[in-house]
Amino acid sequence: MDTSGTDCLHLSISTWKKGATIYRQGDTGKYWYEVIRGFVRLCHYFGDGRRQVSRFAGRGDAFGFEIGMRQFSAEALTDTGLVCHAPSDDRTRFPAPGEQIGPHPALQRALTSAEDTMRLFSYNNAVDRVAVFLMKFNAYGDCADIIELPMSRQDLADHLGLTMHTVSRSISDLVKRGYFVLERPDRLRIANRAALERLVEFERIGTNVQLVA
Amino acid sequence: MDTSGTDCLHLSISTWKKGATIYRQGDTGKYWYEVIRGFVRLCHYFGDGRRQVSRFAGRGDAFGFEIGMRQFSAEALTDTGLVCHAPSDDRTRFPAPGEQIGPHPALQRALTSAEDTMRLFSYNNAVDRVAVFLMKFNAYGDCADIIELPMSRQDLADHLGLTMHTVSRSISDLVKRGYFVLERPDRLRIANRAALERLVEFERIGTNVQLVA
DNA sequence: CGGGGACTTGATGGTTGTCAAGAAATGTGG
DNA sequence: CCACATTTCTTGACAACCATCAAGTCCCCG
Repeated sequence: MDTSGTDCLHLSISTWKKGATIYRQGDTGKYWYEVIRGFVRLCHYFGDGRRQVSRFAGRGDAFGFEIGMRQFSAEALTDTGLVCHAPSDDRTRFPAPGEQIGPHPALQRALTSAEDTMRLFSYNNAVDRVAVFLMKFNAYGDCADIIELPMSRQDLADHLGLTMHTVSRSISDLVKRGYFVLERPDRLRIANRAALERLVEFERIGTNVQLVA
Repeated sequence: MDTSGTDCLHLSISTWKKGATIYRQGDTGKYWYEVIRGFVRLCHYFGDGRRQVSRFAGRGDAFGFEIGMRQFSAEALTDTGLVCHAPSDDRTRFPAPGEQIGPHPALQRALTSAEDTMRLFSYNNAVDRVAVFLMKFNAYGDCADIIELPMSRQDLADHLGLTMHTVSRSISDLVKRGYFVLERPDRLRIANRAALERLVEFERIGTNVQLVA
């Protein structure tokens, strides 16, 4: 990919092997990154061994806005390509289609993504949480009905506030109910899209409003 | 509060009564806000009646960065004073002490706050979640050992992914164990700070690092 | 004093975490 | 290419925790 000569923007592109650590929690952050290829796991380690996977960043997502000490570790789930940006740079290399102009689009999208993730926790049951996550994650794939998971069950568990076992059971349950076919542990095919979209439908915003103070 | 004449910055300050709705999910957003007094509840309503309280914004916190349609409703928990900012404005009226310069500090703090909240979900039990929340919320108070809660148990429940009953039981449990004294339902006094800080200690970042790829 | 809303608490059942074992997938060395 | 070792994933049994249902208490306000 030749990035020089197209305009005056200097881009530094780096590639990372699967499993590589891009930066560690506690490091001093100097740049923020944008994913152009692959997937990055952003996670926070606690002193008692717990781990929180705060999000998975794929093509077009940005991360690493912390000023000073990194709050998360950034780890490559697959072979990954990144663009490195200076803190003051608020351009994004891959703006979402139809995106409107606003303050620092990349940072804003990161906030939206975090808020999106938080909404998963409004489901009090494991199966819904897993199903909604899978459907959201589907947006990253090329093929409409295939969900390729670059992360392990434990990663999912640490993201969704569940145990690995419950994640596994939830997926098995969704398969038994005919929503998905498990082609491989890391590869699901959507088998009943209508039923799944019914599950996820309340995720849409603005459609169902209400309520008094 | 006289804001004119100090510099050339034009500020529009608004005040809201307890219970007022500042904006609604689904509205078209034009401004972002900064809290100078009181507390705001930011929540997302789902079509099936669930509600997610994504965060509580207090003095110095900013909210409402969504471009286009609001993803959340903003509701005043107490009588509240706000500064209204244009989207392009990245100044903050009350920068946190010692805060470093970076891209859009207010937006960044909102992201940090969201990520902070997400960490609560790495606790799989209700008592820890409630205790950690209370200790974090303590930072808003004037008095070191008193925690005044402007929100209801139901608000806490919708924030922490629990039911009102479990929140209530958790607080009762923390009181029985001698961590807090319940002076009023909305007013806790810290009775055993050492034990509580032991509970929260793993929240600190960078101190306990770890782990191979 | 009486009413209504918020909070607390008890009893019970369902869901999830824990512990344990087994199956499937992946990697390694012959 | 196959046998074996290792890791990841799945599944079962049980216990712990939380949601639900229900009742009762406290507090605020008229």
